[in-house]
Amino acid sequence: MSDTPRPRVRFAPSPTGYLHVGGARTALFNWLFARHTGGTLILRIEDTDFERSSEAMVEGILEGMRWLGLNWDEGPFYQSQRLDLYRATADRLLQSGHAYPCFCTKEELEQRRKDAATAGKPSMYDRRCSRIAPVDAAARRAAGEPAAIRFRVPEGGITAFDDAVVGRVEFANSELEDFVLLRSDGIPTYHLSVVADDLDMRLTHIIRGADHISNTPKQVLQYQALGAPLPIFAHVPLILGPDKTRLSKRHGATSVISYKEMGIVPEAFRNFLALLGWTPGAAGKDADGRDRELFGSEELIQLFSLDGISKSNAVFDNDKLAWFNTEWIRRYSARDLLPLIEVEWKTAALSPTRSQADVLSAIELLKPRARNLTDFAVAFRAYFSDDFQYDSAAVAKFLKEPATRELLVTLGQRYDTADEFTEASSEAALRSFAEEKGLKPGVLINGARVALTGQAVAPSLFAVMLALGRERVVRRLLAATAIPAPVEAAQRA
RNA sequence: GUCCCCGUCGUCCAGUGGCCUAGGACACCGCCCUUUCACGGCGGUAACACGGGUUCGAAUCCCGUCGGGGACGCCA
Repeated sequence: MSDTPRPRVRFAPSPTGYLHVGGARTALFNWLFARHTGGTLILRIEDTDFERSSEAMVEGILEGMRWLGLNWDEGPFYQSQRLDLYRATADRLLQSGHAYPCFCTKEELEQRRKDAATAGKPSMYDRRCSRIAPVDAAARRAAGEPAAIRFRVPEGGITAFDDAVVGRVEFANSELEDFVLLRSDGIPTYHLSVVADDLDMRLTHIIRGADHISNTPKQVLQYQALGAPLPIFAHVPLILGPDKTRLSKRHGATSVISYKEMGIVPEAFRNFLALLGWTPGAAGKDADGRDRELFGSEELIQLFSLDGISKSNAVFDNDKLAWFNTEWIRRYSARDLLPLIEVEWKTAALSPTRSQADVLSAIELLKPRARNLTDFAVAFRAYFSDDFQYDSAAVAKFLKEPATRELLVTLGQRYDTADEFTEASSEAALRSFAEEKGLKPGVLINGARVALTGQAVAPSLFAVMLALGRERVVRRLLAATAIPAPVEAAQRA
């Protein structure tokens, strides 16, 4: 009989830095949950810390979300523009006796904390202002004395909630301090603004990082004081670096956008992130019981559920990300890949002189071997430009012998005058030439590969020749004797 | 230090009392394919943190220890 309300969830970053990996995954999970359930995703910017928040950071976060393809339904709402709501909420708490003004100054509190630390005592607020008679407190405030508003935590008992990921979590109220709701300048703290907003925005599920678990009882207490039902909390385990500490700048790239810049394709990053701390369970296995793992956004949406979220923290594994990236690049059509590659070319100051059809077929050929998008501008440069470098190690391995180079020049001459130039004809020509000279074809094949592409690694040589075109092939083979000799270090390697 | 959470191969996960001589994926190592490198195919190394219980039976339940992480702000 109950028409269950459509879920309403939110992603609520604070704009004090770019969208980082952990935040991105929180956003992704909220998005997947909203899309799976037909619910609503709200974007809320938690910018009540004016010191550290900036509009540039907001733009950085939005850019990261757009890159990952995470769209939202309502917002962005800015907490800095909703101060009235928080003050009104604080007032309600004050009126009902669940909160009280505190006249202690920041300096006094800091000093007391310091003293407690040296004495080896817990540094909780001693609640001295909670004992001030309400009339006296009102008088002092009326006289203009600055005061913060603190929540009055019950003396005894426990505060608990049922988390969708970790289960029931309980805190003794004696462990909770009378936290500040409103600073003395009238700006709310996080504790107040989240609850006021989550309530006002009628959120049904709070999906966020596990680092918020210990904040949750403070929020639960406010829900109870305001007579509001609790949302469902789902605390997602944290993402760790290889050393198992919380992922941070120390571990290298933490901003989502830096992965874009490293040549990661968004599908790969999203797929990787989704599987970090979540599994689709049996639905993610194929008929043989193997993990499938390669999921597009539609499939992720279809498969996602809160109970697939694991309880333990997960280590960010760059190798696995790289694997997802190669797999997703292979799944792209050359046409869809082109715009992404063009970005790489632009940063590498490369502008292909070839026709678009040639470019597309070269991309098609190279795609299976690409680890990331930057490969198309660096390792694969010779396919798109005549201005490329010869890999020293490759030259050392296959073009060390002057005789080999001479043969390649002759081969180039033959291609130049051949009747036709197809994959089959170029192969036949090379093989018969090798036979004439009493050589293994491999010597010429390997040498030609380096002369043509500058690399030891490439697709099938004759496919490469076709992709390059006869004119280029001939020109590069004729120039084989001019290829710089390998440097010493490369020779040793 | 106090409180909270977590603890299966190097990593991500499967596993909810017998199907587990613990399964998959990534990584790694062999072999095959092969003109290189990938891809693909086949195979391999590798884990239930430890100690007590409960039970006919424990990776699975309980307790303790140890280990890791998180939170302890008029930051979010």
